[in-house]
Amino acid sequence: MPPFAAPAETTAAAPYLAALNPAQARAVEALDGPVLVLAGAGTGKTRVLTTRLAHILATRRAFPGEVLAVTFTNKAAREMRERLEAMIGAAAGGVWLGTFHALGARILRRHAELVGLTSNFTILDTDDQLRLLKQLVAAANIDERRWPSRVLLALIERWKDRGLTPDKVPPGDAGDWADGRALALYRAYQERLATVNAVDFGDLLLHNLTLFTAHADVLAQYQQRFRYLLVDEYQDTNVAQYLWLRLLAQRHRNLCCVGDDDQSIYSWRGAQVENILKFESDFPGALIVRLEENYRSTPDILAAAAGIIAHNRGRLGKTLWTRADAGDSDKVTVRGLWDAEQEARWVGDEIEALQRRGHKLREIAILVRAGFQTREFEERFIALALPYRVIGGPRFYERQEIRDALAYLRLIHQPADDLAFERIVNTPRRGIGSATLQALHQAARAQALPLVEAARALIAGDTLPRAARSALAGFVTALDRWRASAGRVPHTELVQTVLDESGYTGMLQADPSPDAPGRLENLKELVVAMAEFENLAGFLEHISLVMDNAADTGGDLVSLMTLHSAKGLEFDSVFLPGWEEGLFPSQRSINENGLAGLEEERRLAYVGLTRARRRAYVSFAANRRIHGQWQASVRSRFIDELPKAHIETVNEPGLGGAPYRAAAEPAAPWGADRPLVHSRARPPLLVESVRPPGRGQEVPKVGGFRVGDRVFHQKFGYGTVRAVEDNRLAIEFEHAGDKKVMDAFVEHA
DNA sequence: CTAATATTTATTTTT
DNA sequence: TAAATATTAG
Repeated sequence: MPPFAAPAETTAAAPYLAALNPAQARAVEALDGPVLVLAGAGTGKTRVLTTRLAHILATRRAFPGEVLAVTFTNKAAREMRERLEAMIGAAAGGVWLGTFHALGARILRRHAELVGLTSNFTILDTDDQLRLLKQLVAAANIDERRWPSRVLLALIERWKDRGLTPDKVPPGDAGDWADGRALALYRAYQERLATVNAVDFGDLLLHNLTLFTAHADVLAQYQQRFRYLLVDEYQDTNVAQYLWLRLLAQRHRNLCCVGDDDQSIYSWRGAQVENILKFESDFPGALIVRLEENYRSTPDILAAAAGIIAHNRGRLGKTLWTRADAGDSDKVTVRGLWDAEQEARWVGDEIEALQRRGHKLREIAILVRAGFQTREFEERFIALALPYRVIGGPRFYERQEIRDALAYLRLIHQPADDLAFERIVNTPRRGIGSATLQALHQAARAQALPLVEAARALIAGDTLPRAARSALAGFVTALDRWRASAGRVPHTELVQTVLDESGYTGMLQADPSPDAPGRLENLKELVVAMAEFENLAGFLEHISLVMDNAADTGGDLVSLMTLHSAKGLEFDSVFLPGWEEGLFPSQRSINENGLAGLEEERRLAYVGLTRARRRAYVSFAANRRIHGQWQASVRSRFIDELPKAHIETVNEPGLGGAPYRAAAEPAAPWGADRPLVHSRARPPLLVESVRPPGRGQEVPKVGGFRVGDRVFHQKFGYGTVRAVEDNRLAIEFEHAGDKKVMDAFVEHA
């Protein structure tokens, strides 16, 4: 029974409910039992989540501390907390609201001892994980070149995504990495993490699962506590997160998941769309609510997005509609350009035109498939003096100097943090090289000690050269001194002391490289950031779990980002460049995952289009330089999937682009009945001719060109055909070098 | 131990 | 092409 049963009238009279449409209201008011809210793009998902949360608390169905609300990003969590505070005030603070990882960490810190950790465990980032794995791979005598650690790391992460500890990995699942030794290394990796009292991101949930299954009393405590559970972006949950939720929701069964199967774009991170598809069978008696009224985009944009996504199979199916006036709607602009430079030029011109018509730059975004595409735009925008910002890319705390500073702090906070130790024993240089480090490792392993303790032992002994011994002694003494003062002085003061006394600041000051001053600036910024926290532990937690990319500075800038990082955002005008086969949909995605990969690319297209409120511009280039090589490109099949009635094609003559054709494939090649496995076996697009084309040699004449022909290309000038396949030619140009182009773009010289 | 040189390899990255 | 990484020479 809820603590305070509310009379039904309270529910009906609640003012916040009046602002909802019928479907939203149903999703908010269905408080008993499991609920799945299928929320299409722009249908007021966040409003439903926060209102439901407020409703639960306002009707006194639960205390704030009895509600668990999970998001994927810190940003989403922050937004939800702010909106909740606006609705119900300070009580919002008591709700268990956060990312899966933050909540997992919160629970894990409370019960760390039960899974063999202490509560001050370190949360490793990718860099640390990789360094650790590299050591293990080297120790196992595995050739790093043949079996890269990063591949192993990906394997381990996928196992963790599935909730699999080493002993749970099915025998057939070991994979062929280093002849099936991946599993043994996974085990070694976990052991190593335990000895250094560290966890990685995956562990935050994995250890929770272990904890819950091994300690029924702990599980029961949380099951009892969480009367209501809310989950955002349910389509992106992986198996581990699913299991975690299922365990926690078991007692009260008041689980409300919100998601959109059409926006699932993280399967490569272990997300299982299946979780949302099978919700009904997982939680029998679940209420399914569809949010289909779109408040964001114009009818043309919605129709274009719908036209594309309709090509996917296995959807739960939603039809977005809008009350917006169709007469006040611009069609989606589709434009073919000569190359990426022209594309950037065109986008720049359009943006300037929008700007002249009074549009704000912050309401304009360029969404690309891959990071490298931003370069062309940046160059153009710099030339135009058009203010822009690139969202994504390396984060503040991933910078070298920040990570170094953090390593010092981590080591002070948690002496067993060997990874932190290794990172900074010799930064700045204090004469502790790989030989000394090797000796340290050996001693540490022999006596099962952390590296710092091994260092103490070696300083006392006489196995090390005198110079190395005194260098180590100096370092360890300093470390002890800092640790001793950590309790007395405020943590902001501590960093200053550490950076100065360690010689780190001095090292940067003496560094003549142009980015040294910037690094010093960053360190100052770090100190400022630290001031907002009570203590070192809180700060370190924030850094590893919460610190996200540079926040919105509020300036009027065009946003440049990948389609992935655009999820959840919206803009008046959205540019979607690079819609070319191979790039978008990404060839790699199709090769590796066949039909499923293609469909995920299509969802990405859907996400991109639905970011736009009023205007969307799709473009593609006939030629693109990839890895320094010019490639002729074929316009994306997605362009042909856009419904003609809702697009306006404005092409320069001859740049309509070659349409995507499923060459040598039966009709409907990505159709309902066949996986795209054959695309893996498809021959390379171009076969280089083995020998130089000699006269009299029998060369098949394809598309009017043959090997040895002298040709002219508008951009590259004169050249000689070196290889022919279908309508593609490899040409050795006199000035532009070797290029691969389509026959349509060259003529006989 | 550092610096110069060779080699390799290229999506997406909420935490 | 260009950045990141590995190797080798000093």
